[in-house]
Amino acid sequence: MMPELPSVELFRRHVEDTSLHQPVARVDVMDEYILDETTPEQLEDALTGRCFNDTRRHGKYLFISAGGPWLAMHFGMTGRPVYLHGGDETPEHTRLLISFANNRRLAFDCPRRLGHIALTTGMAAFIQRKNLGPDAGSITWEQFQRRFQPRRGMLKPALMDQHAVAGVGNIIADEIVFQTGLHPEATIDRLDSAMLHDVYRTMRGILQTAVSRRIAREALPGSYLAVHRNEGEPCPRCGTSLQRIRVSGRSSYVCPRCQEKP
DNA sequence: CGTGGCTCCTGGCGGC
DNA sequence: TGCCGCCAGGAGCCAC
Repeated sequence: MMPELPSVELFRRHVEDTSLHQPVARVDVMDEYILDETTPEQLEDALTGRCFNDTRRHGKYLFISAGGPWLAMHFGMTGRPVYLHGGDETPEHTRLLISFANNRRLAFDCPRRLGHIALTTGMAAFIQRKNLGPDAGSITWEQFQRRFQPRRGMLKPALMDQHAVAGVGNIIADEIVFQTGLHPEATIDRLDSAMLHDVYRTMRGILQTAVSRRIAREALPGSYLAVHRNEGEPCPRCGTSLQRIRVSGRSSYVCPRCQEKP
């Protein structure tokens, strides 16, 4: 349910725990559409015979090292990596299938085809080319302040701007503004430094909680807005009916009482 | 620079 | 049952 950076971190751990140190026997691209600036031939040449040996995450991107070349995976709204044992059936919407010499496979399952996979020689260069901001899970207050202080637009779209900070999506952005007691349409230039720091601190706390809860397979705290993301459901803080509004083209759930419209 | 609107894509759901 | 519009955890592009 809680997606975005926490899901990708979970995906990373899944790949890290299952897919390293096994020679790649073959690479099947079922759907070229999801390839980003690469071809099935290039992927096959780069990976066949090699072993994955490291995984990293930056924002919503998962990087998998093949000891030289790196895969960069983005999961769109519905993608996920799935490690399969011998008899396991490949997921219905597998777009890329990497088969290992030990008869196991790593599938890139992506029903809506909004995810993509790139091949790169290095993470840093890739991040720079995509102009991604610092990872939301490790950005420092100084970095955050430097990037957000000068902005003039609305808070929520800024939090979701991957060029500003990488990893926050629609649900977490809603959660951040809710827990900070701000409206998603609050403008950044009207926040004082203490309030901006509160946004930063809240963001870090939510990401940490979401990652640790998902790994422990526990639910998010009931005090979280994300748990009550339905129009008309009571606000977990004050009981007022939640509203669904549209902010910069995306659905936002807000408590009209706790989050005063600017 | 910021924003609104459009695009890409597929699947699920509710309404008629 | 079928069809239709709307919705969904993402993001790029373009016009203003």
